[in-house]
Amino acid sequence: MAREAPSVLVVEDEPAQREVLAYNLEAEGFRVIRAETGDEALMLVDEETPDIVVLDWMLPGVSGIEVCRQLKTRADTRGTPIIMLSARSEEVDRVRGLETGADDYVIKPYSVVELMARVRAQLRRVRPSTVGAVLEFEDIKLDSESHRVYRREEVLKLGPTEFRLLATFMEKPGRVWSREQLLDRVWGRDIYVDTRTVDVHIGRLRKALCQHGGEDPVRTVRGAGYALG
Amino acid sequence: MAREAPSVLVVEDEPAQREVLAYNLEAEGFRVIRAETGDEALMLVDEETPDIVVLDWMLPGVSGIEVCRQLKTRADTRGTPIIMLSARSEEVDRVRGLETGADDYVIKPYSVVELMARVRAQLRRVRPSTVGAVLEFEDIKLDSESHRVYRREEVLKLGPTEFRLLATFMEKPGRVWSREQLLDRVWGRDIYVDTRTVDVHIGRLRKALCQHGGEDPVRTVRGAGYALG
DNA sequence: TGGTTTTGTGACCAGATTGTAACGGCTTCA
DNA sequence: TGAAGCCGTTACAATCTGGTCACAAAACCA
Repeated sequence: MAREAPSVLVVEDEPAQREVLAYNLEAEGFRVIRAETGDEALMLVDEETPDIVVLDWMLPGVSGIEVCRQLKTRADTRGTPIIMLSARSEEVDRVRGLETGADDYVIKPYSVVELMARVRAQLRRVRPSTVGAVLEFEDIKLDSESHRVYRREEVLKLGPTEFRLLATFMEKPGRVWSREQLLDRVWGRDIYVDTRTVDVHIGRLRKALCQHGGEDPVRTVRGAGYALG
Repeated sequence: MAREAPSVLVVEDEPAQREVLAYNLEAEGFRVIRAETGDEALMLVDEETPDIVVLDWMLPGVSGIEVCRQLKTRADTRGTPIIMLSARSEEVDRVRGLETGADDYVIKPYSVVELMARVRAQLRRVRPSTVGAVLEFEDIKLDSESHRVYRREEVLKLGPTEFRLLATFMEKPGRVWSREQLLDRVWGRDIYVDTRTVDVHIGRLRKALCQHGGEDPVRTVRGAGYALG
């Protein structure tokens, strides 16, 4: 089954650079959404829900850092990978130091091949769980389009993090995910969060899944992590 | 718990070069095994079963090329990727190196970053198949992805250490592992535990494997160690 | 056969791992 | 703006696991 092309939001104010990037991404089969300013970027994220954002850190108006921070704070966009572009390596260090939570950093001038590779790497990391499909496991049904989860016809109420956690599990039922892998997938790459937080959210997910009765479908694998079924 | 770090066997007689390489690999999270000569390399491949070999072309004694040829001839080591290092840049050598069966070929002086990238590339190429695979031996089935062990359709219950122990055995059924090798593999390199601990865990593994009946598949090799089958 | 070495295993306790309630800080939404 | 909801951390309890020891059993050797 052919999959819809992943969409990339390119945020870059310098037209030449933006077009080179867009050209190459389109040549690789991505759908490209362009933004010139931070405000525009934030608006387009809402409207178009891109699969990944490539973000220049120097922007007129709302800076790239601020865009990144906002996106990584909002629960509904936190899972979208962000690749930050900056002109010098010291800047990368600074940007990192600000704990903006970007998933990857690339120094300009960058090799186009390398950037493509990084875009693909980030998509590989998160995409499967965000694909607009209906995942099913036993009596659980997860509709990533409408962001709804059903268990035996009943709609379950669960928060954004629990949702992504469950989506990750349902992508490969039975597979054991380590706490680190889950943090990487569900929370994001450069985010510092205690691994015990995963346990707490697993507990919340369990409670949510059993709110209308039924067995706990989440399996703890001691010393390894968690799995669905 | 973090996934087991991939191990790299570095074969290089020049101490400075060997340590630079080892330092960088360790910084990247790999476990490094060092060898100075071809003979030593061949021995360590048996003992440590590294995930990948980085091999200098010019070695005292058995040459790099010869080591490569031997490893690529033997059935049990053929799958291990080999990256050859050489000071010479002539096309001829490159061809000869690849003909011998090396999986990649890097010319000295090399960029460390590039070499790391190639190491990772080779591991990506082979690792998924061995890590995600379902190992089988007689009526025992071990699924590393779901962390489950079956014996004749029944799910076996075994702790983390027993699981790793069994996984090690099933990687190479029939192979005899010394207590030291098992400690190294299952417990970790720089951990001090009595070798008798291995015996105790072998006992626990045996009990776990027979919890639903069946023969004991673990063989004791007096004075040497243990093996599966 | 008797003595020696090696291996098997039950029991025990220390420490690690996990489940979960509670809390304070933020964000979101009406 | 206030209330409700969500998040990450922490602390504590319950549970499980791992390493050691001691002694029994088995294998080996002369």
